[in-house]
Order: sequence, then C-alpha cells, then structure tokens
Amino acid sequence: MSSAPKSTDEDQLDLIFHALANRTRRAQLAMLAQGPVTISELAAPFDMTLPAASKHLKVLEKAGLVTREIDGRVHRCSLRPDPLQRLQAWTETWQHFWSGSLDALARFIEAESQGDDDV
Amino acid sequence: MSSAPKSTDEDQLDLIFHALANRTRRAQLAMLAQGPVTISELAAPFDMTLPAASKHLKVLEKAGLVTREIDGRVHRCSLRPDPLQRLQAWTETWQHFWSGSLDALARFIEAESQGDDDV
DNA sequence: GCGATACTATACCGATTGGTTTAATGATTG
DNA sequence: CAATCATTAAACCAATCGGTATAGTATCGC
Repeated sequence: MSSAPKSTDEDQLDLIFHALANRTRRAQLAMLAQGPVTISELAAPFDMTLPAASKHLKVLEKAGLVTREIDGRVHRCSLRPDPLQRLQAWTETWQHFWSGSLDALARFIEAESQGDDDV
Repeated sequence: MSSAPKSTDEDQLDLIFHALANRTRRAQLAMLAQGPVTISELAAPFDMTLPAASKHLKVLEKAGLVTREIDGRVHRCSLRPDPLQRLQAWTETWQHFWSGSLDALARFIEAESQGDDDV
C-alpha cells in the first residue's frame, strides 16, 4: 500500500527539532516574532555572512516555521505557528504523563506504537 | 565576572533539541518511558550495533533526559523529566503568545532580550 | 582462573552542518 | 542603459553526525 514518499509525523518532528537545535535559528525566530523581516534585517544582528543567515532561514522554512513572501527584490519572512503547535502537542503529551503517572505514559506509548507503520 | 564556562539556558536548549532531533533517540525515550532498561535492551529493537545505540543514549544523557545507574556490569537507564519540563516551558511560551496576540509575544521577546547576557 | 557477558573506547567512514568566498540573478534607481 | 541593492547559487572547508568494526575493561558464573 502507498508507494508515495509518505512524509510521516516523525519526519516532521525531525525537521522541527533540528531547526530549533540551533541558537541562531531560535534567535531568528525571536526576531520574526516581532513582525515580518527581510533576509538582510534577519542577518544583520548575527556575526555571520548573509548567505549563512539565509541558509538558516531555509532550515526554518523547511520545518514550516517560517514563510517567505517575495516582494520585488526583498524577501519578507513571517512566522508560521503550525509546527510549534505540533511540537507543543508532542511535548505536552510527555509532560502530561510525566507529571502524572509514568504507568499511564507507558500504556499510551504502547498503544501508540501499535498503530505505527514503522517497526 | 565568572570565568566559569557558564552553561547557559541556550546551551541546554541546544542539547535538548539536538537530542530530540533524531527518531532513534525519540524511540529510545519511548522505551524508557515504560520503565528502566539496560543498554542491551535499549539497543535490541533498533537495527544498529550496540555501540551506536550506546552513543545515542549518551546524547540523551548529555541533554539530561536520561540517567544511568551502573549495577554490576549492566547499566540501567531511566528517564529524567527535568529537560522536558524546560522544553515545555519554552514551547508553551511561544504557543501561548501565538494563539494569543503576536504583539504580546513581541513585547515578551524584547523584555527577555534586555536581561540576556549574550548580545 | 577462564570464558562469556555487558558494556565503553577508539578509529574509521561517508553524509550532513555551519560557515566562508565568489559568482550569478533580478529588481530598483539614477 | 548602467550601477547598485537584495538575495540565491555554487563551490569549498572544517567539524560534527550516525554508523561501522574492532579492541579494551570490568563483572559474572563455572
């Protein structure tokens, strides 16, 4: 069944966690939280070249955390909350069970893995 | 002041996000959620050698997500909720402001960056 | 003491990361 | 049209990642 690439939830988590695993990119997110910014503006405060900052943005983009709107020769970038919501859902599940009973978490994980396609 | 290495919050976030940015490690966490397991048990379900699985565990350990208790020649590993709590705090801040007003998030980020030591 | 067992250490490998420099593309402006 | 500006593309580099194989270090059981 399904010969399509099938971008799983796990794939998406990989991208999101990877994107957030770098403080430059987290700082870029913080900048973006203050409103849309151009690539140049986004690159300015960081001690690196424009291409480097641009590459970081592409990682955020690939994780779905940022969208870009091309306006003439400037690219104006904005936050996209969706992946953070997915991340929060992931974290909250763990956090929820953790602060509750580890037993319940165990049952949940087990049930979840029954429905998984992987393994 | 402070000539110590000064492990910042950002350092810790780097470690946590990096540790979680790999599905094998996330799966290991899921196993650990079902109770303490040895390295061998932890390695078994994954299609990789013991040293590989052991390395993954060390990454989780470095992020503070796992502790190991050496019991004779077996190393029994357990979950440690603390970093997940830190992660949830991080995510929730963003999520909270996001689902509310972006303006409020902007003010928060700005205020936060005033108190930062970095930049 | 002598294997077997449970792990770690080390060395190595190819792929990816995070950065650079230089060049190219395309929109704006004089 | 020519110069400049915003950005990407491409080639390169050192360092890290995820994996291997092999060798070492304790510990356990006979």
